[in-house]
Amino acid sequence: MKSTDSATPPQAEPRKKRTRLTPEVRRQQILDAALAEFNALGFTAASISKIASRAGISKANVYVHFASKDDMFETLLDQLMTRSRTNWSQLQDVASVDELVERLIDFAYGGLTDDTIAITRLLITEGHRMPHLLEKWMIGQAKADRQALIEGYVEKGMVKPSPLTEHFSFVMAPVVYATVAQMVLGRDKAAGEVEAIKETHRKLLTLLLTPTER
Amino acid sequence: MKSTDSATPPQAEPRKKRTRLTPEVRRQQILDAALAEFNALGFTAASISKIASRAGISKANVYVHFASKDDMFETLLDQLMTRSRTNWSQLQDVASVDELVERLIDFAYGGLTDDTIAITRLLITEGHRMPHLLEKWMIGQAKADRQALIEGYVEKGMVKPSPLTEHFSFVMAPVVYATVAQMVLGRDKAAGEVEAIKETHRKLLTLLLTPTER
Amino acid sequence: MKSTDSATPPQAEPRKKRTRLTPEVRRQQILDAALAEFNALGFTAASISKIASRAGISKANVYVHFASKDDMFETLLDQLMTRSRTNWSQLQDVASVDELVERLIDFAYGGLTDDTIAITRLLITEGHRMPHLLEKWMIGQAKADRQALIEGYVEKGMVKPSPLTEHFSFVMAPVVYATVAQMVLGRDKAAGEVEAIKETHRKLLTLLLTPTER
Amino acid sequence: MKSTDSATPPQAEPRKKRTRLTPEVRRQQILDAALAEFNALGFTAASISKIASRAGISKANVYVHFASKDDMFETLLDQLMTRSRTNWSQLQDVASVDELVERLIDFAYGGLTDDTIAITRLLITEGHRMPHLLEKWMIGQAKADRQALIEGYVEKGMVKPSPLTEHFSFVMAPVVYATVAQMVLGRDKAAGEVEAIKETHRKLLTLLLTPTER
DNA sequence: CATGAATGAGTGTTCATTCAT
DNA sequence: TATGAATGAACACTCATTCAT
Repeated sequence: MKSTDSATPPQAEPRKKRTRLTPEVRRQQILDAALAEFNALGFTAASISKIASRAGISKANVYVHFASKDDMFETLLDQLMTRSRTNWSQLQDVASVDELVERLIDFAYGGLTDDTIAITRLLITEGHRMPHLLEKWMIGQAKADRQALIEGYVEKGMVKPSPLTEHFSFVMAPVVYATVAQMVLGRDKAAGEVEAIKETHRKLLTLLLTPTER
Repeated sequence: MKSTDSATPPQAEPRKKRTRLTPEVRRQQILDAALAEFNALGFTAASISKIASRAGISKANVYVHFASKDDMFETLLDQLMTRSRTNWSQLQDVASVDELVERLIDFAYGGLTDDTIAITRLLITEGHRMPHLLEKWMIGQAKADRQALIEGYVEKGMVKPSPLTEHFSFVMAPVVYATVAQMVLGRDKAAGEVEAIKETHRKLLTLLLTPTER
Repeated sequence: MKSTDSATPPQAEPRKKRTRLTPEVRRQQILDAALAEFNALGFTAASISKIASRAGISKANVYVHFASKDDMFETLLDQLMTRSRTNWSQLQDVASVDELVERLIDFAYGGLTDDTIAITRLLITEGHRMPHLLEKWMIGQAKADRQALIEGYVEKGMVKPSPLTEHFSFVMAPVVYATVAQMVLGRDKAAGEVEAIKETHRKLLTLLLTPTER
Repeated sequence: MKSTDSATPPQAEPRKKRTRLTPEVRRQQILDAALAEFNALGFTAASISKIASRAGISKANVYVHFASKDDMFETLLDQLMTRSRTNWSQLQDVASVDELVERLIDFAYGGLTDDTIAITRLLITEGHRMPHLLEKWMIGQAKADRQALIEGYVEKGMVKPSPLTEHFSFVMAPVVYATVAQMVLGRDKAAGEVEAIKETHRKLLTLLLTPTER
């Protein structure tokens, strides 16, 4: 609509350069833009148009890198999930219950970043679009790994057996609660509640996991 | 959710009868259809068109009963929240920790109906549309009431004080976790995990709240 | 720029080619179609759908070139008004009353083209949408210019002073009358009346402007 | 234009009584409301809904009295035209040119009421909907009558023959011009121009019709 | 790789009109 | 006569996607 100056195609427009980037870089630019839009508006309400302009490229170019909106979404979710997969291995070699609890609380609540909130929200709101991703995330190997980890400590006698150690994925429940609070209320309004949850969680874990002195 | 299909009159479709109902009945039919659609697709992706046809009426008729999609949504959410307000008063007069835990677990997990799941999902995905409803639901008087309740029992000596009784809204964390699981995985796939969570929750509550024998 | 095949395509509808034109050309095609529709039906009754199909493009494409129906209308009216601004300067250097009258009548009634009719109709029916355009067209500099012109001739003694020369915009009244007649009755039905008006106008102007012999 | 609001408060609306009126009265109430709406918005943009509520009745009741929107419009226009048919008979028995001009100017410009503006606007904007009405209004018997009237005075020697008397419908041109001005600019903004037109018209008529003294 | 022009399908919403009461 | 509920058809507008360059 604007460029009426048809005389000089290659030059004359300082603003919009046709920059050619490697596919990987462009893809990532698009995914970053997509995360922002999807997170703010949800899958349906987010528009390719805004994602493209947020990424600084044309709408059509999006389709050079992704087959469809769905494809883009799936790629994004997969990437996010991989990236934010909690590093349970940190819990592998701890010497005491106190250290275990400390590390657990730290990384669980430290992981409450905007990105994690974003991915959780997307899983909840749009997860039905890609059931296979859901399964990978919620159930699956990770869960079994965690269970094995804690049972190892129980056998070693470092951790007291309890209903909690028997179904250890329960340990993440308060984190999910905090996540939902933050998701619904917003970071600032939820801050107080999240902090209280975290402290309560820490105390209860210590209480429950510490072997009873005899 | 799909039970609407079987709910439709057994008569075949070719007949287009113009059924005339009272506003209250029609409104409720529309709200029921709207709940199903909003819940399955979210606010934006749900279409008036499908809501109307699910309710068995014309699209235009929707606008006879609601001013807009937003109006419909607000009415729906308000109704759902009023309907599903949990009845904590059941916990008022219990004689023992066991009874307290029993009732708590029963109504908390018994409340995991499709309706509750639906309202929670809508709050999470579309709550930003109506901040005032959010506050009413998440924070507010209800929370203070629960805290007062448990502290009463602690003072009576019926319940052992612990980090949990100090911040009692923590008690709902596993329920939220179960809700999210059910929301994301679907009723059937989540059933096992929900049951495990419920049992673990019951055991841990008993463990934590029962006064230590001396 | 390559010459666009502006002639009507030899083949009719079955072929759906996606013709790609420069924005300027498409915009003008749309405006032409819009003029026809607005003129025939008025702003409200004209539909983007019909404008699009008259222009031979899809409805959506209209919105590639115009932001809204209002935008399209404003652009159209502005263009029409610029295009049809009457050229009063032709009256600047005439030698006699007869020549003045001749030229005045010629261009005033010669200007009764379909375009002029169209713009006048749009101004009347939809002018309230754009008050600023109205003022530009009806009142404003043009009027003062005309008055100055005739007073120059009066001072030179070429034209006899009369109530008409004192309020010279009056001279356009019969043209407006003819315009309205044509607008309401249609070109063909109004032809006779317009011709009669024109001749009467010519005679009366000669009569009124020619200085009295002594 | 908006004066209609204050001009016709049909009834106070505290109680919705189901008042039963004679068909004639109801019809007229509807037509009054319709005039206001059609005049303010044009045929297409005017809605039965608003016409009905302005008339203080239900939408459906409109269809008890009129077959369709078109029917309503036609009835309205017909009525308006009959009502506002200028009373040329007042010019039948005048004794002098001055009296003739005086009466002519008085009733022509005195007829520039809101109603007349309304009908003219509707004829221009929506006249194409009912061509037969147009013919009745613009051409037809009235025109011949006027011509006969002025020729009578010419024969009597009271009025000087001129191009104007030969095509006397020309005499209404300035009035049409004034009407259009008022229509487009609004009553207030056009007031100055209308007054100037009227006075110029009066002077020119006197000038043209008064027999030359010998 | 990149894009602007183009489009089919769909959106929420309005409206003249009909029907059952 | 009068009405509120109901609807088909249309509206302006948007969007994910495609195509020619």
